[in-house]
Amino acid sequence: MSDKPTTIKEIAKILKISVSTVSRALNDHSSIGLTTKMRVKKLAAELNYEPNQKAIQFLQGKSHIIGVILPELSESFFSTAISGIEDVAYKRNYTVLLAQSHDDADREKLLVEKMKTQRVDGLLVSVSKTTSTYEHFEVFKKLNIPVVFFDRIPPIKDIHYVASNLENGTYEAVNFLLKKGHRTIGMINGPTTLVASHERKEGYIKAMISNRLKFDPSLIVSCDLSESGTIEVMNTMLNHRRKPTAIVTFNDYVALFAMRHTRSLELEGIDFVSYANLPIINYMDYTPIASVEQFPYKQGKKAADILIDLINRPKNETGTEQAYFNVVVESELIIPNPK
Amino acid sequence: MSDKPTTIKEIAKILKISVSTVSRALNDHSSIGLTTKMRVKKLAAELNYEPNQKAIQFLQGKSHIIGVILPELSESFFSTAISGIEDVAYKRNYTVLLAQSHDDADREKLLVEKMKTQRVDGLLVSVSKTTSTYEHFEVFKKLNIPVVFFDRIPPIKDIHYVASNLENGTYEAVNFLLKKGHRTIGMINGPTTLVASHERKEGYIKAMISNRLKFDPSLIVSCDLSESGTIEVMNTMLNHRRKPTAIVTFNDYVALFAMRHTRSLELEGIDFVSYANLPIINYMDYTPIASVEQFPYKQGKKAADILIDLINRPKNETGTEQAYFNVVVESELIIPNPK
DNA sequence: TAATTTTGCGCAAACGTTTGCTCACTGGTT
DNA sequence: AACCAGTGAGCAAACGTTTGCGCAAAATTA
Repeated sequence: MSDKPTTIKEIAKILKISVSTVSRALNDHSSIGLTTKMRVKKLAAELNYEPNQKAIQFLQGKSHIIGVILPELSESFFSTAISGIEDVAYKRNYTVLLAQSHDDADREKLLVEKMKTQRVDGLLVSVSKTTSTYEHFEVFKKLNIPVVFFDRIPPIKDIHYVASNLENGTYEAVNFLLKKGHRTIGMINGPTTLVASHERKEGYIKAMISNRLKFDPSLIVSCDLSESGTIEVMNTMLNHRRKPTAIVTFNDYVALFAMRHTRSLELEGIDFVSYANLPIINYMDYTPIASVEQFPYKQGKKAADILIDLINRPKNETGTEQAYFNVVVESELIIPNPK
Repeated sequence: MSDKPTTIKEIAKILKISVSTVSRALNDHSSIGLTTKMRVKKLAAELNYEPNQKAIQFLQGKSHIIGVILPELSESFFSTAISGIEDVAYKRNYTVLLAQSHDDADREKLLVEKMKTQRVDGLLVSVSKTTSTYEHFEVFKKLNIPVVFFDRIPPIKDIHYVASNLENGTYEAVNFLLKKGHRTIGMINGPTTLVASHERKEGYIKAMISNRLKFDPSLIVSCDLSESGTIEVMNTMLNHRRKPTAIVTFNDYVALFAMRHTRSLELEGIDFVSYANLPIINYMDYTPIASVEQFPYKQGKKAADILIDLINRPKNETGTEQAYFNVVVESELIIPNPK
């Protein structure tokens, strides 16, 4: 017993009606009588009937699967984002095919291929750090399979994406420090090539301007984000003719390195503000006094929603005048309750 | 152009041969002449033909998808494990359908349902903390869909599982502390209901015995793993007539709480050993001096391998004499290089 | 009562691929 | 000349479901 799953055919045979009637009855089609519907549904329930998704997907040419390619699940940003993606997907009756590129461009390419052969209905991508060409995504455009990028956006035109804007979060952060009385605020920024670095800088400058303070470019330093790199720029900062009393760091790791360094120099009283990456920050003894939140869950959710909308949009008229979704999730300064 | 993907039919029509010949040619069937094969393959390549997986899956009743249900991807154990799963899956031409239970038994149940309707070929599960009934997995047994549990194993019989054995890792840990000269070693253990707690305790006892030391049960305390709970049992320990000079903690969080507490009491010189959960431990100022590693990547890999083996095993003779895979991955003490 | 509409259901095609059979050749052996 | 084995290829069924179309019976209208 309980060998092969029940099919619509068996139900039809037992009830001595046609398969089409059974199908329509189960789908509440209007042309089926109430009594027949009831009979069919009752038997279907008894037999634990479940439609064979593969057959349906095959018939309709839809897999109801969305592919997700992201760099690293062990980065909490992504593991949180995937929760948002997952939740949306499940709510809208899609399932998530997951793959990590591990920040390897070649692997990413391969995964994109896999996604294609699996015939996903749509693709969600956060590109790897090492990806420098983007043709492998073009294929999907040709196949009319929507692709939505999130967080790590490739520098090309005509794409859908969801990203966070760090400018206003940074603005808030610097403003917060200024309100606290700081007048000399340093910033350990990332590589200047990153959009994210640029946004941070802009936010910093805007905050200074709106407070009618003059902006000193030498207080913003670039860093490779490693521990040694951080220590190096920290030393530069500390030897600056205007020694900062507060520092905004590129991320929590940099903040950690920097704070550790100041403690090793037995310097006290520098306030740090960082960008939220690590949940573990809650368990630390020394933490930044505030943090710019990027809402990864929300970003994932939004991206998935857009993707599924795109999948289900009415067939566009032969490709002309495509609209591209470019959503920006605003970042926000989070100030923890002081213990 | 590039509208719908190429099908085998179109190739057949162009070449004026039958679909079956095309199919066989592409699959290198022996009954097709070499010249025909070449012609077919050439054209297929030109047309960017790719077999429609959905059709094949439907035909063969196989989805080549394995479902993975685990509690929390933000726990590094799981995000590492999934990498192992993923790698195996991709190597063996399966794809991974991911879902998180967020340690919610109801959600887990729902996800299991989803996996069933998606007709996954197999299921990999690490059960949620709150799961107390296990019938929802029984369905799969009936459907002959293999289920492999990993790390968090339900306390029921006749299941496949991969888990880590913490006993020997704990043994090594305690041994290590003894070699370092400690004679009074405390252990902050988890709830006694957990298998994992039991294994830790056993390892502890074995180490003591093999060093011809007598085991003092009062040095092992149970804890709910919260911060307040940890502080409480730490106080008990510190007031013990034999104050421990080293403590083995249930996990890194507990270690963190405990270490923070001792520092707040300005106690120095207690050595801590923990179990590896947090990569971030590398960034901390105060860390355990050693850690028991559970090899999540390896566990995930192993579990996925077993699952796929099960999926592809020859049809077992009407269910009799099923063998169950119970694989134990040994844990291991990792002693970081002193800085 | 006849003509028309509505209601309820069945027939059969279609989706893309695989595979068991069948069949027509070709070449070689009696 | 008759037979057989082997080779190469086609026919058609099958997988489970949806859906356009058609058709009969029942209900409504004239």
